[in-house]
Amino acid sequence: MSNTQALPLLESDAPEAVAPCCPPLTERPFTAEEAETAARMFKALGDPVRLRLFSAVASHEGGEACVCDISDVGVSQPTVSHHLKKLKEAGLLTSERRGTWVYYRVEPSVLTAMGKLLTSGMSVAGSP
Amino acid sequence: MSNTQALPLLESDAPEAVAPCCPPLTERPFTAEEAETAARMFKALGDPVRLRLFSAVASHEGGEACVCDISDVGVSQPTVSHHLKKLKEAGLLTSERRGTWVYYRVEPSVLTAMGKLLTSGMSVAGSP
DNA sequence: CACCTGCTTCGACACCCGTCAACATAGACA
DNA sequence: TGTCTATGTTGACGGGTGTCGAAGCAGGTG
Repeated sequence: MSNTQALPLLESDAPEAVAPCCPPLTERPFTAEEAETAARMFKALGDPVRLRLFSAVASHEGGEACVCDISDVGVSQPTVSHHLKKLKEAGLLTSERRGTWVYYRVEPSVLTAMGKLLTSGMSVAGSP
Repeated sequence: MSNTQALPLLESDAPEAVAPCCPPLTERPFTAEEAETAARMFKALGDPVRLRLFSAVASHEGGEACVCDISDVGVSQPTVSHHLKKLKEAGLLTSERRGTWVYYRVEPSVLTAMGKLLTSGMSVAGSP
C-alpha cells in the first residue's frame, strides 16, 4: 500500500532548521553517503514530466494543486500518477485526499535545502 | 580548508552571461521545452558517482582537478571517464588536457542558474 | 442503490543507463 | 624510436525506468 515513507533527507524533528542534507557542492567533496542522499533528489527532478509536474504544483495558487489540474503534460494519467508517486517518495511532494480530488503540495524545506546545496559561497562570498 | 576565497567561480564574469535556463520552479509551470532543458541538468546530477565527481571538482583548489585526483569514488576508471563525459555533455563541466593529465573544471554559470532555479521566492505558499 | 468520475495500482513492454573488461589513443621519457 | 603511464572509447551485460492499457478503489451523484 501506499506508505511511502518519504523524506530521506530531512529531519522532521526540526522543522525550522532546514535540511542538513549535505554541504554546498563546492565546499567539500561529497562522501558516498551524502552523494546517495542528494542524488535521490536530483534524480527525482531529472525527468521532464516530473519536473513539469513539480513546477506545476509549486507554482500553483496556494502551493497545492489537484491532479486533475496538472495532468496535462502529454502522458497518460497512470503515468502522471506514477511520477507523482516518485516525487512523493523522494520527499518533494505530499498528497492529501479531500473528497473526490487528491491534492499535492510541495515540501518547502526540501526546496530550500536543494537551493542551498547549489548556492554555494559564490554569491555570498562575503565571509572573510 | 582554508581560505579560500579561492572560488573564482562567479566573480569574474558578468551576471548576464549566465545560461538562460529557466525561471524559478515556483514561478510558473515549466513548459515542455524548459523542463527538458532543466531535467537534463538534474539528471546529470542524479547519480551518486557523478555527484561525487562534480563535487570533487567544484570543491577542488582552483576550481579544477585532474582525473587522477578525483577518481577514487569506488568504480572502475572507465566508468569514471564515462561519468565525466556525461557531466561534460550536460554542460556542467569542461575539460582541458595539459600535458599528461586532463583537468576538469566546473561551469560556474550553470551552477548559478540551477541555484536560482531552486531558490525561488519561497515565501510563496502558506500565506492565508 | 446503481452508476459515474477521479485517481491509483498491476502487468507488460521497450528502452535507457551504469558498470566492467578489453582495446585504442595521447603525451612523456629514456 | 620504443615503451610506459594516463584517459578515453568500444562492446556487452544486467538491471532500472518510463510508458501504456486494463483493472481496481474511493467518493460523489442521480
